[in-house]
Amino acid sequence: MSPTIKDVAKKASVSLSTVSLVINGKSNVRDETRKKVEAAISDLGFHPRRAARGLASNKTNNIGFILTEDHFSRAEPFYTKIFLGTEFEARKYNYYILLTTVPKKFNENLHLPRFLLERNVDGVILAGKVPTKLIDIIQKANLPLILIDYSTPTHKTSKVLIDNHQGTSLAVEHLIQNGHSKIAFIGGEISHPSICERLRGYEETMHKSNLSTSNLIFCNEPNTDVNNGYEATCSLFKKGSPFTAIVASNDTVATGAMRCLREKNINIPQDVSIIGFDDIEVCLQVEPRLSTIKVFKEELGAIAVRRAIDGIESKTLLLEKTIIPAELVIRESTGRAPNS
Amino acid sequence: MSPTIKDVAKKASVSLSTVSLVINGKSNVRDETRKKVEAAISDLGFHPRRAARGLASNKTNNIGFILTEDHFSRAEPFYTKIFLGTEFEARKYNYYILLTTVPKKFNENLHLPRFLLERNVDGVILAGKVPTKLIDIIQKANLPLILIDYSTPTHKTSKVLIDNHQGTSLAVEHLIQNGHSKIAFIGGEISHPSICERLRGYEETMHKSNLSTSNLIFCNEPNTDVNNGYEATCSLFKKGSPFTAIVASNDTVATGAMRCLREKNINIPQDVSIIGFDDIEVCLQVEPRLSTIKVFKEELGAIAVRRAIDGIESKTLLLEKTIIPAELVIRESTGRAPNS
DNA sequence: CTATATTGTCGAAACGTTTCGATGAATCGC
DNA sequence: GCGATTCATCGAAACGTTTCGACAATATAG
Repeated sequence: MSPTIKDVAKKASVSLSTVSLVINGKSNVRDETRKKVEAAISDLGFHPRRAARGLASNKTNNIGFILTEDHFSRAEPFYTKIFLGTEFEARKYNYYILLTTVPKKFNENLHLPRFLLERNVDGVILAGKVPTKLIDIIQKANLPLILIDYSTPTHKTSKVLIDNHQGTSLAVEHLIQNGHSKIAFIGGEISHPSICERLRGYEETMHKSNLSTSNLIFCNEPNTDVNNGYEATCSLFKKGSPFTAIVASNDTVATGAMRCLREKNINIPQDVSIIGFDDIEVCLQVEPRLSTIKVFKEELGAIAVRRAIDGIESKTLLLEKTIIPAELVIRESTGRAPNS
Repeated sequence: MSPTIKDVAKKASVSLSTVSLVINGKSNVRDETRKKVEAAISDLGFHPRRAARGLASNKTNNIGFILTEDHFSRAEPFYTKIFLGTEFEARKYNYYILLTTVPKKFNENLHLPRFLLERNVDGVILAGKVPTKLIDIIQKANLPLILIDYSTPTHKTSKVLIDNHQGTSLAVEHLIQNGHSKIAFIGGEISHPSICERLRGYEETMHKSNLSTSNLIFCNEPNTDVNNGYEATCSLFKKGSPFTAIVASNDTVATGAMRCLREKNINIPQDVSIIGFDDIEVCLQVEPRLSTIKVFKEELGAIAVRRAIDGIESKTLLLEKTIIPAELVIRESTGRAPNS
């Protein structure tokens, strides 16, 4: 068996408690004693056992990360990146992330994440739209809770948000500067607060410049994916006003739109400019490369982890709202409006 | 505080041990007693604490998942999918996956995953090319170990592999059936066993059909990504033989190749057919949609988890080698050879 | 030079389970 | 109907830490 704190104590001729004090960097240990203990620890190659620590200190050093199944199971690179951000940040602080998903139609008796039941996390991060019932339960359990890219009017929680509104503003302004005035907005489920804000950012910026949006918005789609982008663009052609540019509710939607444009032999960006949102890998892989609004996905995750750890270690649940600005990335899919 | 096993015992008027026996579904509990205990458990909403269980039973119900930083940090959708596969499968069996990465240049004193030091996993899964020193250490710790998409001649371990050889065979045969005979292979670092096998599958199938591969192989790239695909294809044009089809070492490489072809105004698939490997999302997002060899990524992860759990629960380390066949997926990027 | 505060160390209890060996009750074979 | 098995339950020890209160030794104040 691997050495225990007892072996260390014996080897350093001190008591168990003293070894524990050294391990945990507590004060009130004479320098000489500390050195002696540290020597014994490294001699024996001792590492405290997580399970034992957990039991004694009532701390797991795990953070739970929950999203809904549909956000993760079809490998949305968006949430995957956020998860990676949490993973890397957590490691710096000696935490692990326990990932799990819950169904959209959440039943608290069937679907409660096991790590909550087993008290196997010190705090929880929720990403994307998530059942409100779940939020209630976590708050009732008195666990520090951070929301990423979601917020509800009825719950007081810390949250880390994308500046969606500013994001589509940037997109629209970029297009206006390039001489566009007939700019459409497509794709996405409006019930997701983020998509909704993206639409609002588009609308407000258009109106601020006295541009009409009528028959240029096609977005109440069931999802926010490549097919919805394709369909919404088809509708735009069938039922919409003429346009020279498209703001897509995210990058995947934008690739769907590009497919539709290509089928109609419309050149990007000569005939129609298109801009996405999120900045996932695919932007670089399509032709032409997609201009977009960059979301700092790993950052979102990393900040959420830091907030969670703050909450865990301070024991006072402070409510912070962090808004991460988005950034315009100009590539090849946006250009001057035709005849301008 | 939440109820403990003690509260349950009191409520059901039995001893602690009996409750434990019921929880763990051990035999030798009278049906009547079992019912009584179960009632008490659900009345109180009792759930055993992971940390306490872990300490007493020396079992964590965690499985460690390790890959090298470069495989994960630039969010390769390939490994992400494998990870997801492990995640979902693990959940079915009441395990969690603890994910971590190690640098390519691995130093056992600096980079040893924390979950190994803290004995916080019952088994380990390694994915992709991984430092052999790490394999040694895990085996010495006597932990069940499963390799995914990697194997070394010097280590005896269980592994779950892709049939890379058969994969590129399928690709080449598909092209030959379409009248191609000048078929190139591009991109990828040969030092990765999987890439190497893909090359070998290509070569053997070409030779079996008496087709030459000379000046048609451009693949000793430093990495296996979009730029390497671009560069390799440029080289193919500059220094290679004429060709009408390309087998890329993976999908990302294929998108790089497509970019190069497009720059030269070469039509896909009319002038040149191209086929990738892996079947990641991007295949559906590029234009034309990419034909590829599909790898069952989630399956790889899921099988590795089952193997790991087998190893954990049987305590006898059986060595199994599972090879998952790949599958041809024909989309729009491959077609008849010109003038055939 | 006391009385008091501070510092460094320690022993023991606690955390919430599992598991082993013991025990008494019920069943079996003959 | 009696010893030998098997069954159901239990008490107690064990897992490896943290933490609390006690205590002696030392520093500080008056």
